[in-house]
Amino acid sequence: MKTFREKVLEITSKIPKGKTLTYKQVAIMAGNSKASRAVGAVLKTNFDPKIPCHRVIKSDGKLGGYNRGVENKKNLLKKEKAIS
DNA sequence: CATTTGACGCCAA
DNA sequence: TTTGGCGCCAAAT
Repeated sequence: MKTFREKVLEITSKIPKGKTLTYKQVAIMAGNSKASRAVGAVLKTNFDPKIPCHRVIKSDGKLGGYNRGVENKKNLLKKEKAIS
């Protein structure tokens, strides 16, 4: 049984290019639909560039935040997903 | 070890 | 529809 944060990191790293998941979806895949906050906490503490945390957004369709700069995250999503 | 904070989400008013 | 409050988990202090 991996820890919650390891699952979140793996799930996030499994996100295909041009695709995005919400914190809630990641939380559900991690096993806790209510751990949406924990997902953000894990991604926030994780600085591994192999983890495309920028592909994890809020359920509202908003970006949320990004440890390397929300501007970068927004730019990446606009390039990959062409949002907004 | 206990408490607070935070990249959130859902429900009620 | 918008605002306020509650709940959950992990990391930081």
